[in-house]
Amino acid sequence: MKDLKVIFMGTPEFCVPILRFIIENYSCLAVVTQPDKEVGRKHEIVYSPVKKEALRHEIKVLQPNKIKEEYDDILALNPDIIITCAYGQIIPEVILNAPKYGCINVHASLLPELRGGAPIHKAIIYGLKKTGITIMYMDKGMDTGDMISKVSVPIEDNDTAESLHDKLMNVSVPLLEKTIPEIVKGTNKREKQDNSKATYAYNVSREEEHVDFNKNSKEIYNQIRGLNSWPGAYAVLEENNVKIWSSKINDKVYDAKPGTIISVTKEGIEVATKDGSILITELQMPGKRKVLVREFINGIKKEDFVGKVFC
RNA sequence: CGCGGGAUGGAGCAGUUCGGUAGCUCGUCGGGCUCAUAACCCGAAGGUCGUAGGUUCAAAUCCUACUCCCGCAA
Repeated sequence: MKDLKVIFMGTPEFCVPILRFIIENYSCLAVVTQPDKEVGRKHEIVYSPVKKEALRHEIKVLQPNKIKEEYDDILALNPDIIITCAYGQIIPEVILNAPKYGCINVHASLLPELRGGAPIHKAIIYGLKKTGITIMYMDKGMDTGDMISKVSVPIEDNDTAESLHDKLMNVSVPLLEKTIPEIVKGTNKREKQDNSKATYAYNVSREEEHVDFNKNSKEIYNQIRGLNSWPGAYAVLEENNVKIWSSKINDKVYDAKPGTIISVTKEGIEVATKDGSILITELQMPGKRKVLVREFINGIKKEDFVGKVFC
């Protein structure tokens, strides 16, 4: 197994453990990751987590701007298998067809559900009770290839995108550890996806980060925890974008316009929704850092906030 | 050189316009009340006001440079 020649393609933190596993157990020829991006206010150049990990192990790093056009270096390495996970670009068929064991992808959902770039966030936002990891052969479509193996993970009511991210990350390596030898031996399963059951999890848009209090409490609660700890849900209060990081569903129902602040206590900021109310327990004002409401109320006049309306 | 906000006891903030005794809400510690308490009452400790210079009799406050944090936009 140690001589299996692998190229790994991935970008975010989520797939770093997979890269680490490949480096430790196989012959990692190279890592392909997204180009360095200028990030933040100062245009600092930030390496992707995968690139950092690869550099730490002195693995060759390739960063094509458009892998659709710049694939010769990858083919020249003549890998036995290409393993991808959250790479971020569509991989051309000329690459998919090159390795003898093919190109496999580790996707963070139970396909054919949640095809796309944000399966972890959307699993929570949509209120699913379980999700998982699917290892699949890649084809030219987006997460449409034949499935090889899966592992299911339950979603708890208090899971956030972050906690679920970590849970899925932790089960992805054991699944890969089991699946790769099967692929090499040729004993793996190969199951077609039922396209009629496909759902999609496109990247989170700015609009999807905005909390609409005209929705039900449960939907809002799922949205807030599904966007924690990145990128965060927000609502507008007097032209300020207020990030809402954590909330609780409140049983009380008020006769108030959705979005209206009912009360402000150390328990949280009670806000009316379509079918009841929720309690905001952690928030962030623009220019400030994330704070628990319990801390936030020490520096404000509570009565100034009651009656104001989030929109 | 993309736009903007911020840094003040352990936490969240006010004070900066117009220089002149370090303030609020919490937390912590001690004491009290209470069957009891996360509630209430009394008291205490805790801050070179982000850093470095400058102006001034006097700087949290005015001037200059820098560091770090954050929202938006990419």
